[in-house]
Order: sequence, then C-alpha cells, then structure tokens
Amino acid sequence: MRSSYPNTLARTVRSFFSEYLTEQRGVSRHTVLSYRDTLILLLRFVATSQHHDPATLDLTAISPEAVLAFLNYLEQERHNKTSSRNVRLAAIHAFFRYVATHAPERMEQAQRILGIPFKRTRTGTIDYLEEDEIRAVLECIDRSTSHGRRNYALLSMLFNTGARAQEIVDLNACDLQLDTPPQVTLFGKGRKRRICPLWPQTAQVLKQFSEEAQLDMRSNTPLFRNQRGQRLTRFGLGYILSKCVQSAAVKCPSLAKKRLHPHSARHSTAMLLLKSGVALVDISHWLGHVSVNTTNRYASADLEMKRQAIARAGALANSVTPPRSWRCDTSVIEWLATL
DNA sequence: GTCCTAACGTATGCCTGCTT
DNA sequence: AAGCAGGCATACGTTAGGAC
Repeated sequence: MRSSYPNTLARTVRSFFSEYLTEQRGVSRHTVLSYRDTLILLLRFVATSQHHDPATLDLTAISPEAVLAFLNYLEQERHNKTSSRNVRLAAIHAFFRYVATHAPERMEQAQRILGIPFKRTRTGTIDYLEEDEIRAVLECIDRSTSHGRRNYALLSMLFNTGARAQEIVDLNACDLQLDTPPQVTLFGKGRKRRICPLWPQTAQVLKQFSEEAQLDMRSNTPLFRNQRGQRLTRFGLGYILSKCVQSAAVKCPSLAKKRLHPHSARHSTAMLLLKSGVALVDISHWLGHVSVNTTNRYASADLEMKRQAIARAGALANSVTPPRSWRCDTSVIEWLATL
C-alpha cells in the first residue's frame, strides 16, 4: 500500500514551496524564485526526455541519472557556466533534503542525488571605475531638469556608498540623516543593517534633492522614484547608469571600453577607498561585508586587472541561443510559475 | 523615451565543518 | 584555535517584450 496517489511529486513540490521554504525555513524571496526556476527546468527536461506526460510525472522519475542528465544538458546544450550548473544543483539538493525527511520511502533515491557533487569554479576579474571616470559620469548629467537632478543624486549616492543596487532602490527617506554626521542606513544582503557615512558633497546633493522632491524625512516613502512615481527598481537603476556612462564616454573615452553595471560602482568605491589608504576593516564595514576576507579580494584586484588585460587579448566570446523545442506544460509547472 | 516584468544566466558572500 | 574551502543562499546582469 504505497500508492503515490494523488501524485507524490506534485504534492511534495507544493508543500516544499508553500510550507517548508517560506514558513519553516523563512528563506528570502530570491531563493524561492531561484528554486522555482530550477524545478520548472528540471521537470520539463525529465518529462520530455522520458517521453512522459508531465501531468502524471512521479517522484521516481527524478532519478539520480535523470538529474545528472539534466546537469549535463545545462552545460552541453544550454551552454551554461559551471556557476549556473551549481546553482541548479544547490536547488535540487535542497528539494531532495526535504524529500528525504518527508518521504522516507524515497530515502535512497534522495541520498544518491545529494551525493552528486558541485563542480569547481574559477573566480574572474573585478572591474571598476577610476576616480576621474566616476567624476566624468557624474558631471555629464544634465542637472537643469528635475529628472537629471534625481539621476545626479541617485548616482552620487551609489558611488559614495558603494551599495548594492537593491540596497539603493530600497532606500526610504527616513534612512537618510543629513545633519552632521551625514549618513545613510542600508539594509543589505542577508537582511543585515548597516550605517554608511556620506561625503559632505553627497549630503549636500541629497539635501537639495530631498527638498525639491518635498520628501518627509521621517516617513518611509521611497527615496528614489521613477517617472510614474513608483519606487525605482534595480532594472531602472541599471538603465539610468548605462545611459549616463554612455553619454560620459563621449568626453571620457576610457569609459567606452568598459562594461559597467551598478555593481561596478561597488567595486569602484572599494578601490577608491583602498587607494586613499582606508583600512580594509573599515572598507568592510562600509560595504557591509561580514568578513574582511571578502574585502581582501579587492586588494589584489589592481594587480589582477593588469594581468587579465594581457590575457584577454585573444579571447572571443560567442553566445549561442539554445533551442527551446522541449517546452511543455504541466499543472505542477503551471503552479510553480505562479510563485 | 523611460522604465518595468519575466525568464534565464551568473556572481557574491555567509556559514559550517574540516584541516592544520 | 585559526585558517580555509565547499556548500549554499541570495544577490546581480542581460535580454526580450511591453506599458505608459
């Protein structure tokens, strides 16, 4: 009497997401979305490769061999990097740890999947802006419009704090303290809170900006809004930065060669502080790193940059879009997509 | 033109447990 | 005890398509 009615897989997937991850583990939404994407990809792959009706797919179909084939498919056919493969595997492990405790009859299967190892990865280079390049980006912003003044305040904040994109757009008016000492409270990765000092010049810019925007500095109204009056998103921030860099490149040609995104600002601030002789421990606090070891990576970045520049000479990047012919839908997959 | 959502891909950085 | 690396959670980047 071990009927898997009504479909052990569907039931397990649902309880994994709606009860276990959110209620019991309390993981972040990013994690839920990442796991969801992985499960959707995995289930579609298994259903297609086994010529099975996705709707009646059972847990037994997700064998260790099927998981290995999936990982292989990611690398070979979708041309995923090792880090992506490992992210997918981490999600599959998390799911089968849950399976092991909630469906003991599947213990052996789960254990074998949990035994599939991660692949080694290599860490790349750290790209950043020089001080004069930062200045060029800021100075090219047309501050005669309120739109431009918002962008100026936004990017000044970004380069001053070296904050993550999400931290910047999450900022509320009340997180800002513009009296001496000027500082800003940031809520970072892993739901941690830290206070970051503001340069007097940045504080002045923000003061003008908040007065013009008529912000109530005690309220938790968004500090930076888009043109529709909603809170800016990280995509919006990326868009604004790339626009500004693009126009700054006219006067500062070295910018044209760099691929810049909001996280580059983080690296730039770290390097600026480092070159100004600020101690690593203090930069750690500034950036919101728990461990100085993390920050220490920047210390070797300068040297590494030069080394990589030489190595890059003949490198060719080719991106191939993989076929998506195996797409198909099932009720579990549909449900996952609603998360 | 300005930005958002969705989907997919990839990098970052904390924690834990092992090694030295 | 300290240092380190692996495992994992959680962030960021890119692109297509679309709303305003």
